[in-house]
Amino acid sequence: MTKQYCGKFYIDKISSECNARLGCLHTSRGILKTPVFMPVGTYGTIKGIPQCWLRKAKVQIMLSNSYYLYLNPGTEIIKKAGGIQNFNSWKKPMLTDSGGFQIFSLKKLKKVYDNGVEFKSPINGTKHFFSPEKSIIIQKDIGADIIMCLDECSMYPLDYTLAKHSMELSLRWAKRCKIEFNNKNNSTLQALFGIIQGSIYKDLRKQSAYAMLDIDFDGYAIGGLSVGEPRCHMYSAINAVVPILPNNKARYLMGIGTPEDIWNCVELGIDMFDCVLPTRNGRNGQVLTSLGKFNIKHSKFKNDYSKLDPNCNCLTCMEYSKAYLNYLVKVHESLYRSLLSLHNIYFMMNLMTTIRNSLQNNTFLQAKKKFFRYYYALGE
RNA sequence: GGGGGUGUGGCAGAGCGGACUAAUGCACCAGACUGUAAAUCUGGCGGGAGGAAUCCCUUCGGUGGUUCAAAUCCAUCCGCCCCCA
Repeated sequence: MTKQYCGKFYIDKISSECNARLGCLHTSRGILKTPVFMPVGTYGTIKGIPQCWLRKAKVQIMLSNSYYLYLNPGTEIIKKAGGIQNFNSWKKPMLTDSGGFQIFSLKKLKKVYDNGVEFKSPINGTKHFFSPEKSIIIQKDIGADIIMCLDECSMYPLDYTLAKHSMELSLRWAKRCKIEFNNKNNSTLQALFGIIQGSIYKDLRKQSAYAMLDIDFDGYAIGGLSVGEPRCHMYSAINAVVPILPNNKARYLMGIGTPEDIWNCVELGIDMFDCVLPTRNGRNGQVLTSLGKFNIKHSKFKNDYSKLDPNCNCLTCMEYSKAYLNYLVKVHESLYRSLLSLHNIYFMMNLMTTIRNSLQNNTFLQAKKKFFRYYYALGE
């Protein structure tokens, strides 16, 4: 892969029925087929799942977090190892988040200034200042293929004036990120994505999108959604932005989502997704299946020797029954957390394959309808 | 034979005259989780009625007392434990 292709997005097909698109995103470690789902490995590892399992699940790209990797083990260790993909032995494409989400999630452990954000480490309370430039330098050191601008992932609800200020702050930071990204030593083959903010306000979202386009990024993310707002606001924010975005750049909806959200947002024209849901919920016992979701800890599975999902061929489904997994939960054997996380990741990968195939065959809406006919079969 | 201790909800274990259907933990039953402070968190957990505040009935080994009031005090019976002989 030469630098000129890095971060480039090519459309294979645009749906005749909706805004959905089939495409591929070039990165220095491979080409991603989109729409793509990225499992989240905050600390450079998908919790409880070895990389070989992920490869088998046909995971295309792993997301990780620059703030946490910076705290531990620190960028020097990662650099010495030859970058994160060498360090964690993943070898395939990775994306790092900038630390912007921690402005949202760490609530009281942060202070936002015009110049950047001061975090208090949740590990030991030490203070760390992240300027936009520093976030980019850290992400360069970590060495993921796609890196993100530092943004302020805003709260919900947020009144219009505050949302405007927040969006403008993210915009100023985005400009500084781009400058730093283009700065010397830019020998790494990385792509930089800008993040569109503006809370639930369509005009702010549009302003943000236009301004991000002016800066010119390799791809455009939509951030600050699914932070507690009603779904209709999320969809309308996406709808406000998508028509503005160029066809030849990848669109990444950050932090989404559920199978429902993914179908709907692909339909609206999104190419990339990430979400902790399949792994976090898997660790908490929730299983995603083609016939709906359920929690394996319920005693009704005690005597159920069937597999989690009759339509799944993951390692978990090939080898273990619901009864056995329920038993592992009851005896607190942590293996179930790995097995369920793996299954849920398989489910998401299968979901994305189904979506891509349907786009290839021009049957997207039909496939979506069929998916939900079965997905709601358990009577959610 | 002598002396001492103990018995509390499915289990462990607080409480030792009124605020006790009885702390807490486990177990059990639900629910939540969307760029991971998450191997997490929240609720319920004697029975019945109600949407709910709430109301009725039944509970701290058994029985009988004392008291306005008893898981808590007394008597007695039953069970278990420890020490001495």
